[in-house]
Amino acid sequence: MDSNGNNTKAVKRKVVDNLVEGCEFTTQLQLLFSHRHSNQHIETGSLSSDSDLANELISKILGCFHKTISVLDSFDPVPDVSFPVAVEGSRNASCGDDSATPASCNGGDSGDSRKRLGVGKGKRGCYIRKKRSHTWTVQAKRIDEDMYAWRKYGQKEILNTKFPRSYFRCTHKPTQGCKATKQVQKLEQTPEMFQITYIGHHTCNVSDQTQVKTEITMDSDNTLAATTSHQDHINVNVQEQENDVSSLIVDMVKQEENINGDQIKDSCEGSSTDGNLSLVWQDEMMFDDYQHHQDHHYYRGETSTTSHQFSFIDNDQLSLFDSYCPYEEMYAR
DNA sequence: TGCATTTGACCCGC
DNA sequence: GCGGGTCAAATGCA
Repeated sequence: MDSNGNNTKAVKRKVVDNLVEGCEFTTQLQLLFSHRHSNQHIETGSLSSDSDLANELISKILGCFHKTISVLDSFDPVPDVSFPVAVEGSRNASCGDDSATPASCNGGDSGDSRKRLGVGKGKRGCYIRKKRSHTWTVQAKRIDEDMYAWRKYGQKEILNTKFPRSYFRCTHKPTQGCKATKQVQKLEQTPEMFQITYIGHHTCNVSDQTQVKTEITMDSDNTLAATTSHQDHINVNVQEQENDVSSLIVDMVKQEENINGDQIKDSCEGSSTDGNLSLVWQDEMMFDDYQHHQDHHYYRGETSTTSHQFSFIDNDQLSLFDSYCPYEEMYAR
């Protein structure tokens, strides 16, 4: 590729990085704001119009971020070779869920692993583990602080830790291909606190999230149990959280590993070079978004537009924009 | 009966 | 080879 092309890519990458960073900061702001919002709701019994307006503005800002990122991605959706997984840009190229899976793993996972076809008993665990995409960690007294619906898919004893780690994925993975997962583990020093590691972004339409919410509790044996509850219960949760919300420590995101290659280093340097603890998105974002397009496209069954990028970009934009307006719905009722 | 959770098995990355 | 992450059959629950 010529130098102009490389420059363009580098510039685009930095733009996307900055947008993603801004997006995430706004999301964090929305999260924090929503907690105060809910507290206010409880204390006053009503919502101020200022709060509604501010929340709406946050949602609009997020929508702008996502739309811009999507448009940028649409011009060059094929990721760089530095990305660790298959880059065919087609779900057909992989059969894993979050990850590409070798051709030997047949079945073309459409989301719910239980529905996977052609994977025999001996094929359990047939997947290529994706290197961690953008992750961030929070510590909280409750693990259902976020508004998303999660489904537990595993639990594991971790070496040198007192409490097991629980694995959750988005409830909408089977239907919308949402790749978001989170890991929850009790802190040894402060067992009343949880360390929650979020991995990946939600690509599902969060309007559904307002209808269903996963309430997660700790069993007597220190294992995490999750039950699905509905809107009526959310207010109860909010009340329960009244004293806990302030405990939400947005640890501000320790991006861990995953600095693969110079390009990613470059983007990281571009997005957070100062000493402040801040978000450091990994460069897989662009690839993930591209996969998201594919996922949306695939799961929506819109086979007639397979070769038209803008078709699913439109879908994604719509989805992303909608997905970041959960709180008005949740609390304005 | 359908959906969510549990839990042992399996596989990958380090 | 080990530890961690995911799968998927078994099980539980509404």
